[in-house]
Amino acid sequence: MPELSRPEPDGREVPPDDAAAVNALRSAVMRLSRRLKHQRVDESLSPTEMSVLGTLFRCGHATPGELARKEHVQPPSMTRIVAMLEAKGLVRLEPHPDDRRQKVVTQTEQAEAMLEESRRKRNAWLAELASGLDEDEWAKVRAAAPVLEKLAQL
Amino acid sequence: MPELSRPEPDGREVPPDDAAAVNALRSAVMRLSRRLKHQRVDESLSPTEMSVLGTLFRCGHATPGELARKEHVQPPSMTRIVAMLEAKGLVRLEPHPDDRRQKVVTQTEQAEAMLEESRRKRNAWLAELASGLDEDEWAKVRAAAPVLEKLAQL
DNA sequence: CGGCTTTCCTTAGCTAAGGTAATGAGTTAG
DNA sequence: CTAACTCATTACCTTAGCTAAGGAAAGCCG
Repeated sequence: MPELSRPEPDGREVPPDDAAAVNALRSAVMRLSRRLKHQRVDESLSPTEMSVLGTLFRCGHATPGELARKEHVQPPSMTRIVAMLEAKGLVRLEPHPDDRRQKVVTQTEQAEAMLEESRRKRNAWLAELASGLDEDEWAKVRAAAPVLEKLAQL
Repeated sequence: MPELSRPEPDGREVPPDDAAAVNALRSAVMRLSRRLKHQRVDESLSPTEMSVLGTLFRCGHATPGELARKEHVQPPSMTRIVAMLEAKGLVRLEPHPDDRRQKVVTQTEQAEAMLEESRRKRNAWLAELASGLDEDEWAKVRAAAPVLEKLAQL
């Protein structure tokens, strides 16, 4: 814990400020995730499936194993998720060019359209939720969002 | 994200920057929640049970219905959660003074001790995770944590 | 080349943590 | 005083993850 514990080279406790932040963060993440579950754009698409599509959108393509690692899910779970997405026509599975054990997952045009639609609905939801925040609070969230994303995949 | 830059019905404008923030936030929350699930401090306590204890810590006491609303969980689920916590001696159930349908849930001293212990362990875990963040990034997370908590209960 | 070991995806079976529908007791309104 | 509503609960079901075990391809080493 190099950076975080920088002020405590002697193994001192984490500052109380950070402890409060951890508590708040953990609690907020758990509750928000529960609400996001219900706020699914397509009733037939789970949050993790959405997240996979998002990852695919950023990376272009990936193997099931890579996706499992990125989503912090075990390979068998990713197999099922990818199978679901394929059945719904949101994703295409092709053989890996170099390694016949692996497969390559790519999103379809349909998936892209769906992502766009989803983005719209999410923003509507968020806008309503965020109406309870003042400009300053929202600025803090905006600043932290990319960092949280980084944190999630560390 | 064309929809985003258009003025909202009430005249407020959502900058395109927010679209990226929403995406990052949603994705990060889902992934973090998954990891938090596995990183439970006490093996015998689910994340939601932890969250309920946290709420109880802040509010002092509450009825099962109130807790269900705060945690965004259905009443039957909260019944089960509270029963678990009671079985583990972390919570006490008493009859409501005015309304004999309701019950009042309060945390025991044992719960308080456990929260303290849990806080310590969580900090260790977080510190390790946060070793990938620089001081500036961590400051952003710390600033946003309370806001996220507010957001989660709006 | 021929045989281990490892890696990747998959199948099968399990569990945990939530949800819905229906019940029963207590309260409030008409 | 009955009718309607609310709170907690019970019973049952669904979902989304897991582990364990497998089969096929690739890599290694004699």
